[in-house]
Amino acid sequence: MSEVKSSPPPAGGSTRARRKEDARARILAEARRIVLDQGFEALTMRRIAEAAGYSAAALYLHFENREAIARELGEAGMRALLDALAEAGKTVDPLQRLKALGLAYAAFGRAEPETYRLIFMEPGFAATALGGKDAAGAAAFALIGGVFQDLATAGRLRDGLDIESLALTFWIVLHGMVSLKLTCSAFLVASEEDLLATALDNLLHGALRPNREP
Amino acid sequence: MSEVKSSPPPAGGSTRARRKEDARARILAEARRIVLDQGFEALTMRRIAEAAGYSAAALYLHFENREAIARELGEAGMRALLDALAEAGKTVDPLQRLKALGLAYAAFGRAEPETYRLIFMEPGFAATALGGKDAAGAAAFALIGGVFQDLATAGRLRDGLDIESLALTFWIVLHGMVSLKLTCSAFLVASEEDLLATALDNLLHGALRPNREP
DNA sequence: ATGTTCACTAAACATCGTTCATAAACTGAA
DNA sequence: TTCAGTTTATGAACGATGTTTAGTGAACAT
Repeated sequence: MSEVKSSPPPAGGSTRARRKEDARARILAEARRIVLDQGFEALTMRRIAEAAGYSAAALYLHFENREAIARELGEAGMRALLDALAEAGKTVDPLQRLKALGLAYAAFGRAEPETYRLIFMEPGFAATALGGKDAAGAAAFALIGGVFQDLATAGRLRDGLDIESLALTFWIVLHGMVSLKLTCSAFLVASEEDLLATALDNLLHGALRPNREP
Repeated sequence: MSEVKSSPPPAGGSTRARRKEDARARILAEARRIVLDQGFEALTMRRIAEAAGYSAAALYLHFENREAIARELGEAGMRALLDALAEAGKTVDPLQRLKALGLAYAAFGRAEPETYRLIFMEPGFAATALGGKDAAGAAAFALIGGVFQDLATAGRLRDGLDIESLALTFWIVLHGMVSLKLTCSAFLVASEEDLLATALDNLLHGALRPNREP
């Protein structure tokens, strides 16, 4: 197989750790495919192992837990969400950027519902993914905050509004929309585009008729 | 096949169906206590059975599935949520009623997080609970819609706003707030009161400074 | 009294996550 | 090459899960 490997490669990828990393990656890839194809509840150690060409026990040489695999999947999904949001975040005009961010968020939830559920709806994941050392969650949230910061700098916001609270409210709307779409799709018939348009319209311009007298 | 077969004592508690109903109720009560005390994932057939004084197999004489037990629990929770909202819905002033509804919704999520998760965050439950014959979900949603209907009748809404979309947006905000509080409590440090106040303020009055020119 | 239905249990099955003893394969030096 | 030590992988097993099945009394209707 590799008899010429007698010379120890000092700076190159040593086969020992190299193949270990490959195995990890293959396991994760197969796990992701299972979640995407058959849903999160189908993510079984034995299924992952069979798909990756291992026995179930072998997975524990590469991951501590089934939960560790799921967590890694969730973190990768979080990075994917951040990428999608970052792409939309390039829009120059703040209001259009806000809409683009919302659409990208909704699109991610629609494209990878099981990943979204894993990140934000499974108990114990979002807490660590957002609060831990992983900065993807914070970076994604900062993208939203940036919009309102820009609006504030441009003087387009009402007085006395807290930027972080605004960003939080917007995120709440996005998450509420996507997660309800996942669990109550039968009840939530409207498209994400329409829902987002209505929510943004109300959030920005208010639902009440402007009142002359206090 | 069984109409003339037996004329059970209509007014006396016929032991036959009476005790069956008691068993059902006892099973459900114990199941609810387990969910409340130890969380939804601790809801195990053997645990329920032991708590109710049965063997695990006996539960299948009263319920089709573990899922059937959970579904019944979720439907009862939905009725409890409806009751809480109905109480808040007595507020006369529409705007104060909106706030009261939001606070009641948030309070329910805080008081019974596992029930809320069961109803709205577990796959496959909300869809049937809201869309099925169970009218609790629709009634709860109608309470929200009524607020905006009243606001519209009073002429306090901006022109061109769809009432159902408004109600949906408000529900989305409530659900986003409660569910994020459940999964990302470490990240969502603000209290529900503050979150709701901010969201309502923005939703009603808009975040943008009123613009004189189109 | 008798035959039928009902409520229930013990045991078993398949599957789950996880652990353990063990064996094969690779690694680095003598 | 040879040989110890480490790494990598496996099969069997353990406890727990949801669910099914065969069997056992007790209650019921006639």
